[in-house]
Amino acid sequence: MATNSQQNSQMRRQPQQSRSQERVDRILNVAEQMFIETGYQATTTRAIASRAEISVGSLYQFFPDKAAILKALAAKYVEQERQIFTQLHAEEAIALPLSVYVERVLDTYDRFYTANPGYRVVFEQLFKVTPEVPLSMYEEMEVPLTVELQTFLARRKPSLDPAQCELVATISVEVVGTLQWLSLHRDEAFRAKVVRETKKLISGYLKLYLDE
Amino acid sequence: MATNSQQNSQMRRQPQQSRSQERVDRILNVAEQMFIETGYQATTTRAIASRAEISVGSLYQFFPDKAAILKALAAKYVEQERQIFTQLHAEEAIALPLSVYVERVLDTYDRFYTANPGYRVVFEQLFKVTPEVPLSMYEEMEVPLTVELQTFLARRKPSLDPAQCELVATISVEVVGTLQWLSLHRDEAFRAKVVRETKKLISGYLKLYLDE
Amino acid sequence: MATNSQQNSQMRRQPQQSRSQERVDRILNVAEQMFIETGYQATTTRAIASRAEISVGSLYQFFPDKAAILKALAAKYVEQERQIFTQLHAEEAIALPLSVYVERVLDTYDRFYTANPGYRVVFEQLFKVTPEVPLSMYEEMEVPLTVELQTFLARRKPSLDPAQCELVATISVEVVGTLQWLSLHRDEAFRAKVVRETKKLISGYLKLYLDE
Amino acid sequence: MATNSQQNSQMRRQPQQSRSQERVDRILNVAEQMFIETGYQATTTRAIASRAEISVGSLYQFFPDKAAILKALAAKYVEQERQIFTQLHAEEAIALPLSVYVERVLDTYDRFYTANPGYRVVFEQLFKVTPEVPLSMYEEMEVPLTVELQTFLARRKPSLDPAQCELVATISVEVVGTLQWLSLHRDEAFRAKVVRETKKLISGYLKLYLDE
DNA sequence: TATGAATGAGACTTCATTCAT
DNA sequence: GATGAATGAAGTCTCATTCAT
Repeated sequence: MATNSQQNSQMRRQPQQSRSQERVDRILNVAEQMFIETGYQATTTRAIASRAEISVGSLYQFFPDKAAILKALAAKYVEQERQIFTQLHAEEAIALPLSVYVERVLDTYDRFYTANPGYRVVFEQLFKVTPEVPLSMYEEMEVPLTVELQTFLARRKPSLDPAQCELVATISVEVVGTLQWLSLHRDEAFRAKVVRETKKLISGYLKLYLDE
Repeated sequence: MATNSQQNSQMRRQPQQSRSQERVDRILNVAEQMFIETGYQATTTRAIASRAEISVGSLYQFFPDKAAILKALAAKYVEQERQIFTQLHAEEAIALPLSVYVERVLDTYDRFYTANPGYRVVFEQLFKVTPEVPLSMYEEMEVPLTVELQTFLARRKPSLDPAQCELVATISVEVVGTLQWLSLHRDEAFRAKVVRETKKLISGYLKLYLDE
Repeated sequence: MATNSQQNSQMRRQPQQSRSQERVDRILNVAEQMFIETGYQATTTRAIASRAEISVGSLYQFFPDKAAILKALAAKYVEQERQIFTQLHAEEAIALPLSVYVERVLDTYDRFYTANPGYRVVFEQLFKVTPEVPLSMYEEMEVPLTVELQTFLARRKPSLDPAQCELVATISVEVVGTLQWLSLHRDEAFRAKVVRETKKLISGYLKLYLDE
Repeated sequence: MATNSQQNSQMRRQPQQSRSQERVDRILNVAEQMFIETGYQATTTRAIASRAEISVGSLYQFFPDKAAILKALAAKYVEQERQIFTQLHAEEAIALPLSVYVERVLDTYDRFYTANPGYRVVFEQLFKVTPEVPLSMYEEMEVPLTVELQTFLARRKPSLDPAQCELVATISVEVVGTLQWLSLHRDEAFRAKVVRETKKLISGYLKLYLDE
């Protein structure tokens, strides 16, 4: 669950030794967990440090401030998303039966979300905490799945209004995200069931636009 | 938008005079708005009081602490939900065509959400702020729409596994809630489009369980 | 030693009741004292509050941050200086014998400095703490005495190079300030002696430019 | 600008190798510069180390704590002062015309100050940082020039009250120091002008006690 | 009853200093 | 000996809450 390729400009010091890398990972994991459990604001830097079994000072050696942890997590997610979703953009997707396509997309998404459970909280906060630069980041985040779907729809049914494609894609992505989130704190069995339902839900929805 | 029937035990003093009632309403409305805009934590009691044009002291005369405002809002939502959804439980619903039923439910829901835009933020926070008592409240909240749907499904197709009914209802409610939230900050036109899509989405989903 | 006419924009809230005014004065007096004793940086806001027998919170109710106390003191000095030095600008000064003039100026200055012992430390720090706006304030501060002297010299001996007048005035003011500072922590007797010497020193110096 | 004869007890380890000596010198020079620029408190040990191109650890190998750097600088100044001012104590000084004597003293002082620009900041801080031991050091510092002057006065005019001699000497030294400091951040031309004025100022002052 | 000044616990962050490598 | 990551006490400031007026 740790990230090796932190080319992360949010960080004060690039950890080069494995011990530091491990610390950074521990901070990020702990923070992710606590942000999910308690929310960003309610999670104190002290608490993060202590749960990561380091001192506050050490935390601040890697991250200039609390928000930087958020940004680092976001960056990690962007990176992960890129990696995980890359495979989906194969040309042949357009030829797949809808249900297979949806199956594939949602399994990918499930994998991504399982590996990055903080995704939602982090981006929700990022939005509030930084009105500044990371627009690019939001775009990067929103893009992958939404665009993937949008493109898929447009190709499968070129007659569809692009605006409509966008709406459908947006809604689908939002729904998928929520349902993943819904099952975040629940057991594996429930999660599996939700994923199955999500597939049905989305398949059914997209069929409305593609099959007739 | 104000509530008359505050039988709310969260409040320090039952406002009996209209001036107090009006103040409480103003506090709740202001708080709801600010919680949506800035989030619960970032909204200070001082800011609420000042925007409600009263003093902090007065605010604390009605609410023992900040969380009580949250709880009062939640209670207001529960109450509103009960009122708004009551009409749905008419017996004849079972006889309606699915699409008409969904249409009716979602319009109701839309009305509810429009009138209580803070619903989501409030319950999200309530969950964090009070691990204590309000389980009952969550249940009360979840109940109306979820149970409505669950009951509807069970009646329309008695052969369905009750657990499955619950899952489908839960997912539907979650999805509807999210999509309402998605359109909260957008313009009327977008909101209408989202509602329309939501109807299609849910109709399609429920059909999977009812039509065959 | 307290100031009544705080029209001070550094302050968060204009104290209107006498109790508040008294608090502000106490803060300023305590801070002035501690800045002199320990320096600005080493003086903590907590320490100021505690010595002023109020809570930190109260301190921050009047001053947005630590630097604001510095600025408020500076503003107080500017105001005091203006008041105290006004009388010096009488036209007839030019006609006075040099020694009488110097006597008068230095007595005034002594009075000012005795009433505002923090003058030096405060402006020294202000310079570092705020590269921002208060240039006007510096000018206001430096002006009174320096300009007074400069004008005096130019009038008494119009043949003097203005640049030279400025230099002489600057040096004189600097010297006077330092010697006041030198005697700040010493007893009354020493202070009186220093003042007497300062008069001789400055008289002698100015005579070099005026008597021939 | 480096000191060779550090017999300085403030230092943890007597650097015997030239490399260490060079490091210590670099630290002191860098620290002096930064203390002047930013002040003692605002200058971090880390910053000193990094600007001296060594590690913090190394810095702490030579100096037990931050204050020790201050003390070492002070010691360096004492040493320098002793060296530079030694020549002034030649017997014949008493026979010189006052103006020549002042000229000589102030040129010496100018040289000293130019070589040790941190003198003022350092001793100002030393005063605050260590209420403990270094009284001796203050005395040592004050001694050279003050005593020189005091002795000179007493010899030239034995009838003068010794206390008065001391006062005059103290004031003169203070004034000279301040004016040097005043010109520290200014250009060469200004500095020269200030030195010239200082000579006039001091000559005039001393004449009051010697010429009649 | 209404007000808002006062309180102080606690949040974020820095930096002198140590110590394992 | 040299390095710089790690530590944590301490500083500044905020904000929920109380209470005198």
